[in-house]
Amino acid sequence: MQRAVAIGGASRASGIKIPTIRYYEQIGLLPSPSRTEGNRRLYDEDDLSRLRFIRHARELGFEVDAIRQLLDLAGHPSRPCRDADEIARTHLAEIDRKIARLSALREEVERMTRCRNETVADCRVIEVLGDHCECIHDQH
Amino acid sequence: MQRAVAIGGASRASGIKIPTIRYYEQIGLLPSPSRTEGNRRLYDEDDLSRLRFIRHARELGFEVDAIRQLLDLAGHPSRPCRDADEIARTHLAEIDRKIARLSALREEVERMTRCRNETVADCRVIEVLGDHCECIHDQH
DNA sequence: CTACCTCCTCCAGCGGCTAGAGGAGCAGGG
DNA sequence: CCCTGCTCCTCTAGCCGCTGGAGGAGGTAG
Repeated sequence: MQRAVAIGGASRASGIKIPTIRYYEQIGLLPSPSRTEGNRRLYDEDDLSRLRFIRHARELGFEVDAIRQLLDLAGHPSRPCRDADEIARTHLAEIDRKIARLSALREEVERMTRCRNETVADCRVIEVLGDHCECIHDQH
Repeated sequence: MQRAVAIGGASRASGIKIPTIRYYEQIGLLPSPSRTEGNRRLYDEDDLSRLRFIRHARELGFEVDAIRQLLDLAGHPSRPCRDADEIARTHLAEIDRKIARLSALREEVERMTRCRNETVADCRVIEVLGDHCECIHDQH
C-alpha cells in the first residue's frame, strides 16, 4: 500500500494551492478523496498525478472543460477509442495550433534577446503572433 | 491613408468579442482609439494587429500582464534591448516549457487517435503531462 | 496540558471576461 | 424627410476560475 498525504502535502507535490484543490473537488474535476477519522482529505499517488496533470494543462491554456474531457479519456480504459476519437482529434488540432504559434513567438522573442546593444526597432513580435495563417478557427 | 473600422469590424477582424475589446481598453491593454464625431471608436490596422496579438497570446495561456510587457517591448523602438532583455528571457523560458509540454501531450493524444478499434487501456496522457521533469519552477 | 500547526467549512473578493438594459447615432428604403 | 433597423454608446451585473480570510476543530510535540 502506498502512502497517502493530506491536502498540504498534495499542494506541495502538485504546485496547486490548497483552496484551489478544494475548488477542483467542488466542481467535480477531482474525485472526492478518502478522509481520515478526523475528516481530513487523503490523497494517493493517482490523485497527485491527476493534480499535476491539471496544473500543467491549465498552464498550457486548456480550459477546465477540456481537461475534464482529457481526464475522462484517460480514465476509462474500457471505453472504445472510437468514442473518444473525435474529442482527441479536436484537442490534437488545438495543440498543433498552439505549438505552431508558440514556435513562431519563440523565434521572435529569441531574436530580440540576441540584439544585445541594439534597439528593438525591427521587432516583429506583434506581427508574428498577430498573423493567423495557421488558424483553423471559423470565426476570423 | 488606411481605412479604419468601428468596433464591430475590429471584433470580426480579430475574433475578440466587442465587450472584451472595450474591456481591454478599460484596463489599458489597448490604447484608447480615435473616435468619430458621433463618439464611435475607430480602429486602424495597428490596433487590429495589436488585437490579434492579444487574442493569440491569451489563447496560448499568457496572462494580461505578460502580454502588456511583450507589447511594451515591441512598441518602444527607441528602448535599448538591454532593458528588455530580462523580460524577453523570462518569457523565452516560459515559451520553451510550454512547447516542451505541448509536444509531449501532442504525442500522447495522437497515439490515442491511432488506436481506432482498441481501448484506451494504456493511455498515458496523465503521466505525460503529470511528469514535470522539464519544469523550471521552484515551487515543486 | 498547552502551544502550535494543519486542517475543516463557509463566504467574500479578484482577474478576465460576457451579457443585458436603456438609449443615441447613422444608413437605406419608401 | 422620416422611419426602420442595425450598430454603437455607457453602465451595471454576472460568470468562471481561482484566492484568501474568518472562525473553529483535529493532531502532535514539548
